[in-house]
Amino acid sequence: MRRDVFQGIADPTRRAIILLIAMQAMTPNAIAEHFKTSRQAVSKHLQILTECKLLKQKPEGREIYYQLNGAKMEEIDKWLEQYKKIWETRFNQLDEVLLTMKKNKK
Amino acid sequence: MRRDVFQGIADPTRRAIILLIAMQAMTPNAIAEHFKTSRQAVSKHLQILTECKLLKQKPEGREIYYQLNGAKMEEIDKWLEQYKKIWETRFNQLDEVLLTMKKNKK
DNA sequence: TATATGTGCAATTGTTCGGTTGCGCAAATT
DNA sequence: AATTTGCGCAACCGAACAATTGCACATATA
Repeated sequence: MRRDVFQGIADPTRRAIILLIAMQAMTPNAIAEHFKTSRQAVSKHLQILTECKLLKQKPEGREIYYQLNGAKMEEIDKWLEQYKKIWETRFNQLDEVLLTMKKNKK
Repeated sequence: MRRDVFQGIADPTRRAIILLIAMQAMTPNAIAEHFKTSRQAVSKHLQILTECKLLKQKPEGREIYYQLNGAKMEEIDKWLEQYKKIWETRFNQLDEVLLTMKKNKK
């Protein structure tokens, strides 16, 4: 079962959960109140997000607080960095050049 | 059918395709050569990436060059910005405070 | 015109996903 | 001790996904 960060943020409900938790750690029931789906469905999303390390569990007696793992979010940022560098060095212009070369070769 | 940027980058093969194309616009066949899967499978990924606007098609006679759409990549970056702001303002510390308050309330 | 090439599209198949319902268990409350 | 509350887990279902195979079509080339 693939369980990486990108699959974690692929679902809109999960992104909404991340947004909620980013602002304040919450328990599954508290989170579920914000959605129309069942508590168990939310719980499944929490499980997935925890598996891909985007969330951390903080047990507090009988309750479990879920907290955002900022470090894992940075992983996405790092991935994006690659492309930022490529855009900034204007590789798009190189594309145009290559296409033109191809066109003229005919 | 959900077809947003986040689902676009959810698949590892598609991320690899994005990386290839980011450096140089390529045709489906050229792209397919880099993978062990069939040309049609790659073509499907290209279709998905095009639908969610991450790629742009540049028809060149009989061939079709696929090009990365940097603007759409920035959409992911914008999404990340939200959380960066939250981390930088150290909301995590606030979490700790809230948890401590909860703990002491008992 | 006949043929090869580059590509998209349709049908099929096995797998994963997101959701629901129901159950079980441990921690709190009475 | 009995009950309530907060959660996770398992089974199940329909939809979406990823990949394969086969075909159709348009553009080059001979």
